[in-house]
Amino acid sequence: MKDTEQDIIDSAILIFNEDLSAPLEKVAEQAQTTRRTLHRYFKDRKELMDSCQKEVRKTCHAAMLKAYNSSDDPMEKLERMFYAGVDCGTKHSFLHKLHTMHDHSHQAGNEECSGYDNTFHVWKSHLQYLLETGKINPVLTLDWIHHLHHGIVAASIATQTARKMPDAELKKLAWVSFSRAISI
Amino acid sequence: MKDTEQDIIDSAILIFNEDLSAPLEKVAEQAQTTRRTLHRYFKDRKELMDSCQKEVRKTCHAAMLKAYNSSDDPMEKLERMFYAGVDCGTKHSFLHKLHTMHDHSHQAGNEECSGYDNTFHVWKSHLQYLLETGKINPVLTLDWIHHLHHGIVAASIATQTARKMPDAELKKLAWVSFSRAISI
DNA sequence: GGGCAATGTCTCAGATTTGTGACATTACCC
DNA sequence: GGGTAATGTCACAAATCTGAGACATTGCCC
Repeated sequence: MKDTEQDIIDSAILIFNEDLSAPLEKVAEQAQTTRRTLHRYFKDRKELMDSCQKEVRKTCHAAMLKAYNSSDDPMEKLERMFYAGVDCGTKHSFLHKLHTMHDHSHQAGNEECSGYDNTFHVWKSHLQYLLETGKINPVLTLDWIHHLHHGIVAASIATQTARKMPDAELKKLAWVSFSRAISI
Repeated sequence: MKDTEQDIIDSAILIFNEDLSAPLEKVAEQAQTTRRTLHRYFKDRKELMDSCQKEVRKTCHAAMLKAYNSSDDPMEKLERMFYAGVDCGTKHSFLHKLHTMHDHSHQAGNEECSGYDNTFHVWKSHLQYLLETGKINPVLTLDWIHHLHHGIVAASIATQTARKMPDAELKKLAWVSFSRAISI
């Protein structure tokens, strides 16, 4: 019981995250299928890329929202959202990468961009709240903490893929680091 | 007074860091020159890539060593090395990326890999020392802190390129975050 | 201005990547 | 077994990328 289309999308996210212009052969290989099959599901590179964008936005957005609503304690909300980021793994990184690329000019008018902004709106407004209520080091800016969040999530994923330790333990470690980094 | 060869290498590092398989046209464009000129300095893609690797290793290695020797205080050594990482910017990220890629099998036998290991050997052994002497949260592992270091440096660079604040101020902020993240 | 080195323009052949058609193979349901 | 949907194999043309030759242009030193 396997979903080829989903496998291809997941593989593409994995590959494109490391190498945006990688040949589609690599994606097919990662998905353990052939380029021919890939093209049966996606007309061309652009369509595949669009599906990837949609996928990462959908997944991350849902995970963020769920995490946000999973607790009443403000700091715990942040913790859950942090774990959500790690759980989304490569998708989380890819989404962020696409919108912080050197040539990418971020604009609210673009649908992709507003989707991205929307995904992290919950996180950002909550962080703004934590800053205002003095739960977080006021020296730090919202933008810095946002990048920091992504940086530490990326570090978690890198450590995971290197299989240095169990996922649950690592997540906890990463959260310890992040929470201390932004604490008063 | 400009050094075309160096411009091309720097541009290549910038481009390849984001898109490893980007066409050489993009690199030339970034260097404000043409593909033809690029090929006058570098026989082919491989040769350019090799030059990039050599460049990042050389630059980062020198910066790390200099930072390490610029202070006697153990914690200050770490701080200086952190700043060195931020100053090396994209080069630092690129070096790390090349050796933590999904397909890249890291092996000491390879010259590139031993060069990479060598570059961060100073940092790692110093961190080991800080861990053993109880200057750093003993819950954290060396490998985790290594990835964390790279993650926060990457976040700094991302924030820099977004021009959110002056470099010096940002570096300080980033260090505050990093030092707290690993503190007891 | 003459000479010279560096670079740009135009061109092109070869290599690689891409998208698709035709048909074989496999897996599974009835 | 027959039918069918999904996938694999092979083939191929179009598009793109790559590397290099031929020659024009630019900038600079004397």
